[in-house]
Amino acid sequence: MTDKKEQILFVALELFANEGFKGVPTSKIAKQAGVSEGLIFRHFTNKQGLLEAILGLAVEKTKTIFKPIIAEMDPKKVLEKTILFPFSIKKDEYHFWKLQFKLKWELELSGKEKMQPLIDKLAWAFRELNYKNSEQEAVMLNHIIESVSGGILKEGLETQLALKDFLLNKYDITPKN
Amino acid sequence: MTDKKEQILFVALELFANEGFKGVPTSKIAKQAGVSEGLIFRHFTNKQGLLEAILGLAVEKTKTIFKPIIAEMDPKKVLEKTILFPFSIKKDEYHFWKLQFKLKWELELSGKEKMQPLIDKLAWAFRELNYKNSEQEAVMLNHIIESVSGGILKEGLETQLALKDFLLNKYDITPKN
DNA sequence: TATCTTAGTAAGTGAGTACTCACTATTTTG
DNA sequence: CAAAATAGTGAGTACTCACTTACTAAGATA
Repeated sequence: MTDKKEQILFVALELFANEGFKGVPTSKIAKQAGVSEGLIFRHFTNKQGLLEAILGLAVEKTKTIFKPIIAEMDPKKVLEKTILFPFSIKKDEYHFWKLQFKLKWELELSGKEKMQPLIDKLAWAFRELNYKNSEQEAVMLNHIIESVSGGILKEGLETQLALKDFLLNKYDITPKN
Repeated sequence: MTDKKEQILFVALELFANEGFKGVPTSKIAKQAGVSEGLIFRHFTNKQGLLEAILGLAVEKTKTIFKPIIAEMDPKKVLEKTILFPFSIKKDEYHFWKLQFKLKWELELSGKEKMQPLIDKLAWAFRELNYKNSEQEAVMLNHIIESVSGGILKEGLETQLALKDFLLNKYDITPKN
């Protein structure tokens, strides 16, 4: 992976995340990446190819981000980490997540498969904790996390912060246990 | 409001909802509405103006749709109607809601204000029912409803149907009470 | 070192796009 | 009914955009 190719991916991720796929011309990506426009097409064939290259990296990235939750063996900790997740999105993951949400609506990509391992783990945790309907509990918590994440990405962390302690409390999680 | 003007609004709503604002050329709207392209600009000045005309109608439409919930005076019924809402989106409201969700991400419109009356009503209902933190309960349920609605609009009613009874049960609502 | 492949550029190109303009048809109104 | 306003058309126009092409520069390899 050459420097310029990497720079194209980096800039395209940021621009797509902020202005959408259709909203960003390849000329703008090229200019901001300090690269000739033609180079984008040499490396990625077409604009769609550039997006797919970014999305290809995204699959691995999602796995990495969720690994600490999936690997967790204490069911309460699974819930805690899941609830805390939206409130701890790092600066460098920010564009990444925003792009996922944007594309879900712009190009109607489900992105469901990417969340399935998390839902399965949550279902396991609820089962361990003797919740009645562990499967639906997992789906519901996932809905909450998704909507809260969306709120944070669109309107900022502050707007959702009040929910953090409420949710931890709701799921009976005592911080520092 | 002339027939052709109405037809433009009708077609534009459908196309914007399915393909996004930037994804639909005015030429396509005109053709599908059986109208000359120039007429769009006579009536709405520019493409953005067409969108704003649609969004203007949307404010009223949202009020109408939520009126039965806002007017409800039995707190349990408020919860029931809110939970049932995503599962009872009508065919003719379908494009309308899809556009709201799409634009939230494509043009970063918050659409938050439109939901505030519902959240306030939910907070009232939870207070009446002696929930500890009625305000946050309302915000959380709103998150669930929003994410479930999104799921239905993107992936179909069936994919979310299992949650319906689960949620009714969760909030202690016995159907036909 | 000569050759082959890959990285990179600058200047197109043609299709599409939002919008305009000059004009005609249809209503509205004094 | 005359005139003024409004509805509607269809052929432009200026510009943007994804993509191409013809070319040079730089590494890798035999």
